[in-house]
Amino acid sequence: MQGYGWPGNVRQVHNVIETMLILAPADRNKPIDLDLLPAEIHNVSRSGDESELDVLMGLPLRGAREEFERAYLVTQLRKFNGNVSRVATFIGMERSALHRKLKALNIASDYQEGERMI
Amino acid sequence: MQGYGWPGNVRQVHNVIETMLILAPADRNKPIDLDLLPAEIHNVSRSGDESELDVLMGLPLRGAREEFERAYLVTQLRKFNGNVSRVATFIGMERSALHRKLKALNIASDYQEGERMI
DNA sequence: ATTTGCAGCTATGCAAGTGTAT
DNA sequence: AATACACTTGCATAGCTGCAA
Repeated sequence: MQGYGWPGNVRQVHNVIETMLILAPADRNKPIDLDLLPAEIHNVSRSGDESELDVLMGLPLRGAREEFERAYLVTQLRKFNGNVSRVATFIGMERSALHRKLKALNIASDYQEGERMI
Repeated sequence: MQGYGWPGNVRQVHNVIETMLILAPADRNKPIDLDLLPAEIHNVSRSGDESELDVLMGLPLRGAREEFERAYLVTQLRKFNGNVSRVATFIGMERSALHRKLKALNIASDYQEGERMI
């Protein structure tokens, strides 16, 4: 379990452990079967180069969604040289709503060409 | 403009055209400057192999989000051999809510190993 | 596994601002 | 002055999700 990243979601840890406690043998001296762990957490053998999408697949839904939106919006901002209005038009969203979202995701609105992504 | 996919979002088309109409020269005989088009739509030169993420970047927010979630959930279902409960646990979501979501996204819950994604 | 009703939270559109720069 | 854009905020409503059954 230490090999897994547990990407910032307490609830996930809680759920997994709870499940294991329920499925674990009553005898507290017996070891807990590794198969009780979800496959993803179990198989953390390949620690090499994952594609960006693959990384997101390892996150809980909320986090994955958020990271995707962040990447998406940063990309759009770059594409339109930081012009929020044009981004809003292109992605089909209200300008004000977009501002709110950028703030919530902590994305600097003046994302220009040279910036790094994620 | 015909070179662009206009991925299923009427609002986007509407907004872009509206913007062009506003920015276009008053003289209806003059051609409309291509630069009035958002960069993404303008530059559809590279019609080669885009990564999956890149494709999503060309969609309006709603569609991109939806496609991402679809890919995400299908991946999770494959990982857990179609076991909805385990997926729910891993992604930190209520089982019932996940069922609703799968239905809404039209994802068969019995996604197994061999299935194709997107 | 799968649905459904319901209550609460979140996201978003719309409207109406303020501020800055050209 | 006028325009364009950035940014904010209040409000109503639509959508999502947890919980219970």
